Amino acid sequence: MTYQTKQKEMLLEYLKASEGNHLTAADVCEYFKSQGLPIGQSTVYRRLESLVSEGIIKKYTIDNQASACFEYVGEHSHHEGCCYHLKCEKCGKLFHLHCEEIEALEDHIGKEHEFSIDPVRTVFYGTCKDCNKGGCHD
Amino acid sequence: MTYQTKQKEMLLEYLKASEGNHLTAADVCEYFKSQGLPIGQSTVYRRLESLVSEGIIKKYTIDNQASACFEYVGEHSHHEGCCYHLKCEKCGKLFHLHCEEIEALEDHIGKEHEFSIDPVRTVFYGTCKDCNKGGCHD
DNA sequence: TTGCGTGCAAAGGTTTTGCATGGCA
DNA sequence: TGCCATGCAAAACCTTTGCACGCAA
Repeated sequence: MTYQTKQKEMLLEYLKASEGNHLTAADVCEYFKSQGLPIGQSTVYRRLESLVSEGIIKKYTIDNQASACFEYVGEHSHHEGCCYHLKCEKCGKLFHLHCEEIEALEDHIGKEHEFSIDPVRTVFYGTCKDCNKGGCHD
Repeated sequence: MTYQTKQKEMLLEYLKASEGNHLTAADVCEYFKSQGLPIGQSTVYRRLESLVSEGIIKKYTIDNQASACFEYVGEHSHHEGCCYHLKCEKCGKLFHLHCEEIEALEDHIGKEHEFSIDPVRTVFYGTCKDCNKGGCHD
């Protein structure tokens, strides 16, 4: 049995509105505090953790980042090929990547190399468009 | 200017000997302590961090694991034609991947998404053949 | 009313930092 | 002899846990 509470509702709404961004637990806490509707940090962690296990949000860690990031991925998980990340080594920006080609590669590696890729954990490192132009110094 | 110290040397030697395994800072500390040649933990962290920035070892985090893992990836720096890595999150094994499909993807991402992938730094995380069979428990 | 959810505070674990000392060049 | 590297301890962080109270059903 689970109860519907105001905190659960607010949290999910915020995460949904932030789709496409990655948030840390601290970000979430700060947001609600700034709204004058603080949610206890233990509640935030507990709720986040259960949403992860329900598959509604994803949890991941990026190198050089101390705390975990969470990201809304939807309440009805579409097909698995969700979202990969591209991380720029120069400016540190994180980009999202959805494309058929990568799903094809995922499939190829699964079949030919017998390795199941975990899209959530996999990050492509490299240099983004702006930094390739030499103009980015973040 | 940097000095060559016994700690640096021992640490690098140990990491190199552990190629293919993932080690936490705590693992490293324990190892040297068990050898009767303890290295202070702050030194371990500092040294590990600088090796990461030199590209000699790689740092990453596995889901559900509190502490970061480090892994030797070689002192051979960036040279073309090198391969991508597949890292099993369950058993920790590291696999090498050479294939046309991934080069095609690299090309695609470069052209269509304007992002230059760095093959050396990019690691695909997932589950290997053996662990997919359910027989692997680290 | 029942018992899950919440919030606070404290605990637990990992990583970083300050500072005096050690040791390489 | 300079000065970087080290080690210890403490601080800083992030996350989890214990417990009493609040609140949905």
